[in-house]
Amino acid sequence: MTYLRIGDLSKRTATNNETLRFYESKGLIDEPRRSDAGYRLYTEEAVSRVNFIVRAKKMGFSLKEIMELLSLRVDREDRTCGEVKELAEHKLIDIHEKINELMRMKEALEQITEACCGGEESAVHCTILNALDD
Amino acid sequence: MTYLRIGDLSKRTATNNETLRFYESKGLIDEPRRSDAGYRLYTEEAVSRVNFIVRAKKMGFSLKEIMELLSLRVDREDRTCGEVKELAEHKLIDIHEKINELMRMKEALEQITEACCGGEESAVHCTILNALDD
DNA sequence: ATTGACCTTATAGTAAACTTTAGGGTTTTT
DNA sequence: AAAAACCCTAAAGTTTACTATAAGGTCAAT
Repeated sequence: MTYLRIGDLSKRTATNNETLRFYESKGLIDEPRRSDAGYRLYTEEAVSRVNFIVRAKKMGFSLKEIMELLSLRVDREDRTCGEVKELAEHKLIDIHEKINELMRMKEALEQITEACCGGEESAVHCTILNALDD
Repeated sequence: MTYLRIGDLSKRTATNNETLRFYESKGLIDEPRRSDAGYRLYTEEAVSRVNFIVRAKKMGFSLKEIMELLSLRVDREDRTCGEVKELAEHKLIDIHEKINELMRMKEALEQITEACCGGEESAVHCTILNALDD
């Protein structure tokens, strides 16, 4: 019987033990079973759950939003396909908005950095600074 | 002699008085001169400084990063264009990564909401859920 | 002259997302 | 068997970026 202790899980998910316990306390990851000594024993499922959280965070979702995404997974049996679809569609709108906002940021920054010499000369005429100046 | 009081400045910069005092306390804006009664008296320069901060924030820079940008701006002559560009390019890389991840998630969710029944049956077999598992 | 809109400081509060500390027990390695 | 590495809980502390509160002082208009 192979299991993961909290340190194994954190190593495999670019997190740390404290963060994992914190996520557990917030309900983002299920309470795992325990060893006789009270150590948390995780399965491979926990690895993909935590990696899901880590990925979603990188995309700019808050832990609250990640909870919603996770609830799509968690109560499968209690929800109808329609409910799940509705939630997913809401999330799609969120994602769209985030992408659009980031695209705007990206384009603004790209235009400006392209125009910038980027060289060794003094920044007196730097277009980035000028752009931010107005 | 025309001057701006804090309320005038906040109205012209989409901020508020408390935020301006907060930025001052953090060193993001200079301490302005004061009236006899102790009121802050700003010049037009403050307007552009605050607008610089507001714009940089919209581009996703943290206040700490904005401090860096401001210091680059302040001693333009001693800084190279390259330094400024490097900061902006780091931000661009961040933004790129975020967009890519969001696109992947968007595509997964889109494909799947299309394939999803959306009906009354239980969501156990719903493909959205399976897709989020990765 | 008094109301109301505006300004002041200092201090405390908020929310999110951790991180650290204190004071233990357990497992593994030497 | 002792040291090193790992785990536990509860509670307090941290960071970011504000926002609010208390207890005033000032200024313009009626």
